[in-house]
Amino acid sequence: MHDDEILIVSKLLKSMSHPIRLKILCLLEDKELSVGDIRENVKTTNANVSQHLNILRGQGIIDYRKDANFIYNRIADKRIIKLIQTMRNLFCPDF
Amino acid sequence: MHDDEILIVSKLLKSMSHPIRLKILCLLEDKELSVGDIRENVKTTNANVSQHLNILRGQGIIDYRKDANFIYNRIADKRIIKLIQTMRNLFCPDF
DNA sequence: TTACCGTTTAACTGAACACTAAAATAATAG
DNA sequence: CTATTATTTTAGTGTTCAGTTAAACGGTAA
Repeated sequence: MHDDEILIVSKLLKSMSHPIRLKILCLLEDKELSVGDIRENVKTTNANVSQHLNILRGQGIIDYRKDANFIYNRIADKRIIKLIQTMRNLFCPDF
Repeated sequence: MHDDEILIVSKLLKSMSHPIRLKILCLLEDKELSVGDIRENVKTTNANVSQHLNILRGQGIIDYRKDANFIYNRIADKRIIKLIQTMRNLFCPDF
């Protein structure tokens, strides 16, 4: 990796390295979820989920669509899905 | 991933998510290097390299051996090498 | 022993991050 | 319109992190 690639990837890893954000990404691996849906799985407040989603959006990792007054989030970058699958294969023996 | 695995993996990603530490891991992918060797590749001080190495050691990511008054560092966990290779394949087009 | 080299540790400062609570915005339903 | 629900934003606080400096440690060699 060149230095500019190192920088890009390290920023990506940083945004994935918070347990709530990593869990959000795992939840979104195969479906789309609203902020409230996520809050049910991740014990915290709606505002906190929203803030974490914002960080992931800023990295271009997740995307969203509006429907009524719900916002459905999904993973925008297929490479993130591959990366998560690799991590699960490497570090989660029972899979 | 279960919550405990989420926690383990997020800590791992966190320790890899600093540009200096990610570069150190790339440098150590196929060889062992001393603190001074690393300092030459990563523009900072010896003390700073030592501190970053300590964080990586704390995660069990790297190991070292002593030889005279040099300390040679190497990646201790093969899974880290696989993870780095995956990241390079996914995010560094020219490889 | 002393001098030197490589590495580590400790203390400090400023910056970045994370969480909470409250206020604000957006869309819907009655 | 008002009331309600979903989400976002703001402001505030405490925590964690990163880099610098200087001192300390460990091993080697004269």
